[in-house]
Amino acid sequence: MQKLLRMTHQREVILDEIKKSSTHPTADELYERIKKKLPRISLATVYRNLEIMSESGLINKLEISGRQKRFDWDLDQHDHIYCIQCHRVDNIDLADKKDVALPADQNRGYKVAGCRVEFYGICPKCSARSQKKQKGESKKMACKSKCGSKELSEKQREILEALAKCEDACGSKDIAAATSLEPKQVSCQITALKKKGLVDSPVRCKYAITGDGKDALS
Amino acid sequence: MQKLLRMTHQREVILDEIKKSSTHPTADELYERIKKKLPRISLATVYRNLEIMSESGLINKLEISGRQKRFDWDLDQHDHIYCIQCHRVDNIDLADKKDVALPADQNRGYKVAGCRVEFYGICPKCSARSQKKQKGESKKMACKSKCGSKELSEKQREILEALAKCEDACGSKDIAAATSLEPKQVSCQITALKKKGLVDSPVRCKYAITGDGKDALS
DNA sequence: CTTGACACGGTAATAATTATCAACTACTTT
DNA sequence: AAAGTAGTTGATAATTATTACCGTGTCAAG
Ligand SMILES: [Mn+2]
Ligand SMILES: [Mn+2]
Ligand SMILES: [Zn+2]
Ligand SMILES: [Zn+2]
Repeated sequence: MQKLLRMTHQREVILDEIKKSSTHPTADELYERIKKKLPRISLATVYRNLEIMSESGLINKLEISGRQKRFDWDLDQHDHIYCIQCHRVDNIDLADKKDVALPADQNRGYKVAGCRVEFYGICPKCSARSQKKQKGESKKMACKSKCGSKELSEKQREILEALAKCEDACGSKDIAAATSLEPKQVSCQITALKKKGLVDSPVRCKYAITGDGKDALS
Repeated sequence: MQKLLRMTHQREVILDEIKKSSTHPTADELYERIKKKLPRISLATVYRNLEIMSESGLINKLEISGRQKRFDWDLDQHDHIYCIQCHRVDNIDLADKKDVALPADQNRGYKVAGCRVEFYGICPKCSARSQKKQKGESKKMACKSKCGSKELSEKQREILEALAKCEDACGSKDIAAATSLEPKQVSCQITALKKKGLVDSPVRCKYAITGDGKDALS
């Protein structure tokens, strides 16, 4: 019953890779790096062993609010700050952490096992980046990876190509005629394209392709 | 461009349902409750509107460490404690929260946007429950819903049925003979069944079906 | 009455993780 | 040494939570 765990070659390499990283890597980041040393390793093995090693106290598993788990070789008690834009995670040493301890009369009957303090904000690199690119205001960037990207559906590409051929702004009816799509479908897709910044509306109800839109076609 | 949001019937019902709940519900919990009033509503609509309403400040979105998002009608600043067993979330009022503020020289260049304090432990109900059921020690219960359940694969069921017919404990070779499975496969599956508590090993290398195992077959 | 912005329901797709399983490896016990 | 067995692996399927897509519907303004 004593569940002894073997230190296999895979585990050694995984542990090694964590120990040499300062960035609190995710499972798939580790997998990408480890593949260079063990090309035949499976992603499942990486996940499996990260779980086992964190359970047995060899490494630390970080569960940052609502996103990918990250792993930390540093077993000493410390807290973290993460970037809400690029999701990078850095260490924070909180001197007066003990003040955060929960008064016994406040615990609502819970047996308190621990406390996590998490700061969030914008990391230096992302601050620098957003200085340059001030224009794309992007009210809603809460979506994942590809969502905000310039990937086009079939219909969107068709519409965009039609717009690219126009001299100047034209209405959705013109586009519908040029593309053999229904007017309703066109307006639906135009909305999506505007959100992506690939078309804009210089005059009400008239649309034109933007620079970004032309780039997206190539 | 002013992005006015309509108060549709769906939104009213969703908002209403959040306001009357004290448990920080998840999107799908809300969906289940709302379906009783609006049977035709789509889960996507619930997700969509929870996102929109939290963005526009009507409700609060909680991102508790590495799991489902929860929603809170209480817009005042407060923190939370969650149960690591049943994932329930309760409010915590932290008087000296200001002490947690990050000293400017510690921020590693981040523009700090906020701080979350999260307690975790075992809620009163789960404590009470684990008093009664002391035996199932379950070292590894980190897996989700069905994982620890009694669901059987084809082969596992076959093995279990063979074991049920035996008077007393028998070795994996006997089982292999009785089931037309390879001995190796048998030992592989026995391990899984032991983990689920459906078989046990009264003597080394001999296996027998447990009470739970018999239940699982019916 | 059109038009277009916003919204909806249904469903497909995605991302991260976990489960399943046959094959393999390395200890233990005979 | 042979056999038996616990632990491990790689490949792949499955699951969970969430988001994207799309055709259609609604409503308010011109
Ligand atoms: Mn750290
Ligand atoms: Mn709350
Ligand atoms: Zn960043
Ligand atoms: Zn609980």
